[in-house]
Amino acid sequence: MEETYTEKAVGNLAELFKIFGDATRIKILYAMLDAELCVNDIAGRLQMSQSSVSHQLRILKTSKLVKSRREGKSIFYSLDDEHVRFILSMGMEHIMEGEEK
Amino acid sequence: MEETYTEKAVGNLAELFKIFGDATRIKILYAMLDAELCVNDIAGRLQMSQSSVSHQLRILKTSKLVKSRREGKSIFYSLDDEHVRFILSMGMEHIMEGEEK
DNA sequence: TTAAAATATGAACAAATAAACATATGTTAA
DNA sequence: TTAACATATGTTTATTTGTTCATATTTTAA
Repeated sequence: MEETYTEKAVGNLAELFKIFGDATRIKILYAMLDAELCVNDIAGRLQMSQSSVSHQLRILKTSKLVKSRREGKSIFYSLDDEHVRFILSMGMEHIMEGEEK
Repeated sequence: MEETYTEKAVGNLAELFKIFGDATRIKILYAMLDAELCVNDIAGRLQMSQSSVSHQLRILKTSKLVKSRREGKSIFYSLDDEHVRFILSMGMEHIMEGEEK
């Protein structure tokens, strides 16, 4: 019973959470909670440059937090699976609980 | 319906996930999943320096992921609440799901 | 109170990374 | 094919951060 995980799994897990550990990406994810959005939509809403948003979307997509779909000139992004929602809400609950104390 | 969150909440949430975004801290948290541990225990198990573990434990404690209890010369650390377990397991599920594809 | 054990803290350094800027790629319509 | 729109990709820079080393606290036992 040395370890219940592999070195690789721990590394991947840390990498995953690192993705959530940036306010810009959290905002992007929140924006997509109930709507599919294209890059320009996001850049407009969050007052960010197109380049910056695109860079972050690539990171989000690589780690499977977000998926994309092309429609003409635009590419629509949305949350990839339900884990993303759960992780976000668990995190938010933890934050809020801390506020009360 | 501009935003469903405050700037501050997003910042706090990102800070929280940033804590999970480090392999060393993940290992420390995993080690405490089913046992209260003191600094030296952790340092020994994870082959880390005492100083490094202590620094990380302070970070974990500050963000309320871990709590401590003194017993003589030792200080025992354990997970602070259930959210920590949920967040870890959701993350792990996401990782595992990605493996299958 | 002095020594030893356990833990914490401060400073310095190297590695990781987000944003900005410039440019490239891909898609549609004329 | 060409122009214009939408998105992606390099590169550089400034900031953040984990570890190490040295040192400081705190607690217990002699």
